[in-house]
Amino acid sequence: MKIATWNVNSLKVRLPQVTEWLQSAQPDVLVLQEIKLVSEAFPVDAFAELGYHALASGQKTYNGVANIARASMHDVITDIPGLDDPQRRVLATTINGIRVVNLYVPNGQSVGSDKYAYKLGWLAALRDWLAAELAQHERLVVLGDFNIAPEDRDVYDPDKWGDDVLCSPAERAALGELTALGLVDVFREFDQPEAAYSWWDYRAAGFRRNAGLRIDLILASSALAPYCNASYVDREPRSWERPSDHTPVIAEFRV
DNA sequence: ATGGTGGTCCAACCA
Repeated sequence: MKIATWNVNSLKVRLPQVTEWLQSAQPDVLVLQEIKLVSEAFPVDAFAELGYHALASGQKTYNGVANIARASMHDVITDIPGLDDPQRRVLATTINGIRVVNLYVPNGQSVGSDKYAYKLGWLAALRDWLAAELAQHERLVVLGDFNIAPEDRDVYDPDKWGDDVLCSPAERAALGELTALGLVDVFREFDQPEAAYSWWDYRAAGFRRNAGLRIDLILASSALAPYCNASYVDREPRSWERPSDHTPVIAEFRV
């Protein structure tokens, strides 16, 4: 199973790029974030033409997630239990016996802001829910835009970023609580190029300078992680005309 | 030290 995550920053704008990438990369599963569409407006037909099933949990203007898969999907969850949240940031589906949890973690704006508090509360509720999901699904992958750079080596200039949002100790501790459940950041299970990132700010020519962060992650349960063959970033779509500010991250499992 | 860009949708918010 080849599985990928991509924050597309508007599927209306990026649909041609997503279909182009699907045809060249041929993943079995692709999960999208920031589709910025209501669920009813999701272009199911465009994916059906390419042989993919699609499910979306969207809203107007902001957020929104979708799962696209060769196989059919079932046991759909769109909300973290116990968290009353109108923002569409979660889509869990079971695909060929693998539990796939697609996340668009809140950005958090700045340390100490209301949005930062929302992010930390969201991550605490996520942790409890994932513990329950792991108890039910031995083979589970949780992937998406985490809006957290796990370590300084995931940041182009850690001294400049310091403890700012996306890198703050509390956010990294919240991510640590997820890995403490047995979830493995599979990207770090393999040799990687120096300065491998998944997001580059549109501003200040971030991509040209490789001034990026690795904030798009693929975590696999301890039962599934040993079956991971490879994990890597595909920088190419970030170099295309009118790109998303994120690029796809991929993991391949021999299951 | 500040502001830069881009998406949504046309003023202001979000990232």
